[in-house]
Amino acid sequence: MAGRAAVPEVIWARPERTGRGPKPAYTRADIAAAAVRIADAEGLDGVSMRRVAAELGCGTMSLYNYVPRKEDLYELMIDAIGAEHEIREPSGDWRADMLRNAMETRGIMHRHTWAPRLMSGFYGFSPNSLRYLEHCLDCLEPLDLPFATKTELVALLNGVVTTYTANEIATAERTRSLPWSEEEENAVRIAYLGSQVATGAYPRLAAAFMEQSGPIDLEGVFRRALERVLDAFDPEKR
Amino acid sequence: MAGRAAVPEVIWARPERTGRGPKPAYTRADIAAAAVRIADAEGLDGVSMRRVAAELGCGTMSLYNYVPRKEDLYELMIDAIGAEHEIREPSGDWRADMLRNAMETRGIMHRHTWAPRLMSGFYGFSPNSLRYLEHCLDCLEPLDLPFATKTELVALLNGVVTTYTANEIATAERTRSLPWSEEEENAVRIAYLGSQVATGAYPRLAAAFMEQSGPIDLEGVFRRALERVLDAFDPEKR
DNA sequence: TCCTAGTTACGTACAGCGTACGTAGTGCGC
DNA sequence: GCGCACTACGTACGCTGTACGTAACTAGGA
Repeated sequence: MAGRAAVPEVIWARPERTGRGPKPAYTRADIAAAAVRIADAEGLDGVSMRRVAAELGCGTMSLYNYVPRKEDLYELMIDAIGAEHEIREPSGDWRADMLRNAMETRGIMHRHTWAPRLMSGFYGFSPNSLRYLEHCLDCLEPLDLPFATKTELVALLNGVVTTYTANEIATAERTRSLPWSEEEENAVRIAYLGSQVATGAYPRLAAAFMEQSGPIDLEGVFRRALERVLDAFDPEKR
Repeated sequence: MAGRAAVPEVIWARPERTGRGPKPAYTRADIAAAAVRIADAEGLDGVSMRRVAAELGCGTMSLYNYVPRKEDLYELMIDAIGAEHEIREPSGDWRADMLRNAMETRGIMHRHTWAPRLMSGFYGFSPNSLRYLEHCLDCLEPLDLPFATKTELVALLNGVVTTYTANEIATAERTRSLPWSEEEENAVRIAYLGSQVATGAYPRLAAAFMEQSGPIDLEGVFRRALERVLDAFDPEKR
């Protein structure tokens, strides 16, 4: 009985409510929704236990009855936005379906720009994550590969989506931030990069720098990356 | 003069020291090394401005002369471990070289397990990052593609390395953590996943679950992912 | 039916965080 | 040699996650 952590490792393993005692005033969904609302409006740093409790209208420490650690609150948030995935019947064209899934994930992250920060770094087993994974496997049914490989495809694709979308969001926020205008900001960056490149220490970087003209088409970069990853698993392309 | 942020957006654009006044007692390298030492020993959460200042042997607020924001301290740390990349003459085999680079990055992250948390989420322009990027472009010289595409290759590869290594580290730390043994921990997870799968809501997931036997070979998964990404850019494989 | 054990609710308190601000001392450039 | 830009750093503020203790409540077993 002693020396054991009282709290289960993962929140999804603990039941949402137990029989005894007063009825809980809130559901996990309530709490997740409140946290997501705050994060959307004020950024992830606005999400504190106190702030969420206030949003719900209860005392700070009451929240700990539902969410043993803040980390678990983050898990609830990820699960909550996972519900925004629209699961529809696979078309039979696995590439098209997976591309659609990826673009949808990107859309969700653009709606909740704090999401990549929470997503990158760990693998989720929340109900909606499992649901989404199941759906992906469904879409991949026409593809003749072992399940293990399909899972690897989904993982790789999700990783790329998260990484790239995180970069898009970071770029957008950098652009929108502070007193600088986009032109000035870019000018500062270019000036710095240019000054580095001009030292002659990075000849190939300099060449790449010269070659590029105009702003980068981030969505294009994203789509190309997706296509490449899909190519890598496509038997017809090998 | 008014209404402008006094601090440059990126720390690399501000010179390390200016002529006037007393000589700074520490270099950026000193500070970065101290922070890295703490993070290696006590984890990233151990890295606070106070703690780093103490490690250096100066007052907390003195640190702010060198590092305007904590975020910049993180940048210094990333740059510092970037120095561990061993830049060697390209062999002429771009695939082998890039594979080596990727494995080396993975090694660095395994030595500094806090690194993925800092790396995922933004694009660095630190001196050592530029040096590494230049080196990658050097390795890719034999590959007949425009620079823009090569840069995309490097970015995609780096993203995959970070994502996968982060997952490896998270898995390892989960295993090593708390009073549970690895067997118990896995048992708990499997039991939870199994219980979900047993609901019948995830038939394909269940099939994937059944198909797999024994522990996952994470390094194998990683290497296969790398090969696939490289394939996707290899003209001879298309 | 009542009792009690397991819950919920939540106020207080603590240690720690990033950092704004003010002051004192130092040494280069004019 | 003067002044100013810089370094150094103590104090203080508002914030964080959360341990702990107490009071109210209710479902299950006797």
